[in-house]
Amino acid sequence: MSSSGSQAKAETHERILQAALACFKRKGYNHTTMDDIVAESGLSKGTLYWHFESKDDLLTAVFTSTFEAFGEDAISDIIYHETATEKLRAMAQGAADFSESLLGYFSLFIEFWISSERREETSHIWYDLLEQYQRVLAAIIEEGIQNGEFRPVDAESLAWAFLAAYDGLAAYAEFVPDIDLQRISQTFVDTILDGLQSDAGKTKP
Amino acid sequence: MSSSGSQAKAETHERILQAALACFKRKGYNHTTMDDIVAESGLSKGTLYWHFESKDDLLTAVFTSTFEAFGEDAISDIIYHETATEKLRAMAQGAADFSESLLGYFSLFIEFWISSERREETSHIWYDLLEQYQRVLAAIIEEGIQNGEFRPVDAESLAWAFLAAYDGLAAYAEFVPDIDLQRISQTFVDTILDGLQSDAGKTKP
Amino acid sequence: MSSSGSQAKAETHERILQAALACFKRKGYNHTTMDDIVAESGLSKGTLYWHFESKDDLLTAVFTSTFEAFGEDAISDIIYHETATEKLRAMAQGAADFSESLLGYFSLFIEFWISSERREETSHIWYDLLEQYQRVLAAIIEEGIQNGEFRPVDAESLAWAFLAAYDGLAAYAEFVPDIDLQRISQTFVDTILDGLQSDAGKTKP
Amino acid sequence: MSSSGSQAKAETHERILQAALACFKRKGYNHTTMDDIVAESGLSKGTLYWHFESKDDLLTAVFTSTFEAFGEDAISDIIYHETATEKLRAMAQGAADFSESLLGYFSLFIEFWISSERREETSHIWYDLLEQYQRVLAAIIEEGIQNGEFRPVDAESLAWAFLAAYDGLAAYAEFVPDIDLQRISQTFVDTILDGLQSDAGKTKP
DNA sequence: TATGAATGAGGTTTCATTCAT
DNA sequence: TATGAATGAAACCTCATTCAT
Repeated sequence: MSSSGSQAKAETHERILQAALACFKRKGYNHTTMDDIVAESGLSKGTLYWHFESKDDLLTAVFTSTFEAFGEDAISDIIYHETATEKLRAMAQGAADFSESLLGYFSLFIEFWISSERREETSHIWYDLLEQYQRVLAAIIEEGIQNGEFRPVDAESLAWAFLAAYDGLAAYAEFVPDIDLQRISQTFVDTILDGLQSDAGKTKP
Repeated sequence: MSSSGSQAKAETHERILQAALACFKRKGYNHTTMDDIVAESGLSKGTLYWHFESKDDLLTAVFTSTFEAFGEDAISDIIYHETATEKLRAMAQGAADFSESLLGYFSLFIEFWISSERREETSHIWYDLLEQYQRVLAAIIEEGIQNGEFRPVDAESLAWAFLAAYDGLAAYAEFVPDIDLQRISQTFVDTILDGLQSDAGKTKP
Repeated sequence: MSSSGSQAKAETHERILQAALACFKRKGYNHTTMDDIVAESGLSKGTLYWHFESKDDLLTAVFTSTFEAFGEDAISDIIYHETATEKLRAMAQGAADFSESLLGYFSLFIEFWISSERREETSHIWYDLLEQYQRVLAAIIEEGIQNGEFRPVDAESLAWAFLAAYDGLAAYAEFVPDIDLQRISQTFVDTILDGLQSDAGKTKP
Repeated sequence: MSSSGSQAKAETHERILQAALACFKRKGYNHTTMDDIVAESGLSKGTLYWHFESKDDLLTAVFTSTFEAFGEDAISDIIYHETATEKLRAMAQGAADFSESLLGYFSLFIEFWISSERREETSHIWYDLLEQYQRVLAAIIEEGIQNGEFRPVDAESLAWAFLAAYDGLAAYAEFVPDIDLQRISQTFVDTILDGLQSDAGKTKP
């Protein structure tokens, strides 16, 4: 007898999140007022505060739920590939897709980080996420080095740079018109792979 | 109230800018109040508004004056190098230094872009700046291809990815502890150059 | 949902009253929210409103039920005493005990009077109660004067002052640490009785 | 050049206090809103918060400034009297006048105590004030005992009861119509003095 | 130029009460 | 009877901006 009740609650919860996300995307976090979300959701202000403790809490929930929807199985496909080269390509494709899908959300995420009253905490969330990807990437490169696919490099460092490129591109997409992420990604990963596969260790000064 | 009036004015101006910068870096733009800046500067509220029209105006001024200090002759050194390889390395070094010096200012710049009531306008400033660098980079790569230093690649795309990596790293530096930008940059540019110099055109699928 | 429905109802009723009393004593009426009472009682908000019309109604009910428990037979013992002196002592003892038992409830009663939307009405309840005691006291003093135990005084006035002292002490008990009401009462009633029994009518200016 | 400015500030300060007091007396503390005080004072809400940190702070200031106006030289006159009897009479007169002048403020003071978020702190203010008076009273009685005016009693206890009577009467005055504080005080102090001066120590059981 | 008191629109949050289930 | 999600008026407070001195 309570199932329909708690389902209704979950629906309202979701409705608020979506209304908030819509407002945040439209006006940014700081310029969105609780009244905006009230108007967008068609609910009452009391209901917002029944479901979320504060505006900051709502922001965090929007961020978390939105972010969870992204890049969930970005990594999961990788296991299906055999060579490190193929795995790296798969990662690149995943990252490119991710960056592309981020369009419109990027500034929201940045603002989330900047505006949150728990900036440190938010930094941690991001760092944890980043580090996870960075470790997978570094492991792939390491694997390639081990099995002779790649020449020896500082896998850790290259992994950071690799990831950074995709996040940078996601940002650029917000204000560079007609940027072609897929093509850029293609060129980028080709060049990196060529570099890794070259037998020239003599490039360094 | 005497001879050096305009000099005193300039000093006050500067004092306000520095106080505002300190506050913005500490608390972000939105969380900084005019009273914070009053307290930080030791001046009065009226004086702030005598020198700057509004809080947004002050942000713009802080942004502009701070930004001017950055990356002034990042590009200028390049002409002293002869080969495209050396030029690319110089660009990488300049970008790494720039990203490193951005530490602490990065979120402010982002917030400037996000919070500004003239978001479109700001986007343009950034786009222009970015494009300028991107064109220089693409030209260098193009030059390398022309004179046989590099194998043929999509120079435009690679230039974007290259720049994006450094901006991404500048962001990471804000919340990844102990990240070594110089080392990462070194590994990155080495790998890219190896890739560009390799005679393998067979990597592409 | 069965036979003892009305008993269960009475139990819930009582449970709410006790939870409300606990909250009121802890935080005062105004600072107590219905949610506090919900938490304290372990019941639901709807149930509270099923049993009581409003927060004010609940306060009235708490006040009434609590007040009924106090000073029920404070006066009733008096008839067992023969002399006015003994009767006055008995009244003093009753008043002292009452004041002592009031500890912790005093501010609640005051707040009930102050916060009630029916302040006038509440004033009457209290006035009636007070006057009742005052009349009994005055009658005792009058009786003492009649039968020669006491010298002539303004019985009405003395009765007011006498009662006032005990109410004042009840208040003091709330914020004067280690006040000994019994001892104070003893000294007080002794002095008053000495004054009443003295044959000196020459003290007045 | 700043004297007129700071004088104007003090005037505004005072104006707010008086407006707040008027509102509090009319509606009680809890039912008074900042908007009420805005309307009553003719000032703006910002000005209220420029002068006082919070509603609670304003309440405290109103309380303090109002209380200071009361009973300032209630004690000071005492030194002009020679005998303990005369001093006690003077105290009684001062207390009666004080209680009388408290009419209309009493419930406000009580509400201040009850509603304050710093109830403990407020208790201290009152306790300190009370204890001060109690000590003076006890000293007078002690003095009377020493010089033979009074018979030996527990001066401490009697002082508490004496004070309590006047505070109780101040409360009664709020809801007992036509109570004659001066007359009651007269009868009360006469009886107490008679009791103190009587040579009968045999009253105790 | 400089000051700081004054302004008030607008923001977040609270909480007594209602009502569908 | 009981539940707890939903309501919304109303409260407190903030803060960019103005202006008399």
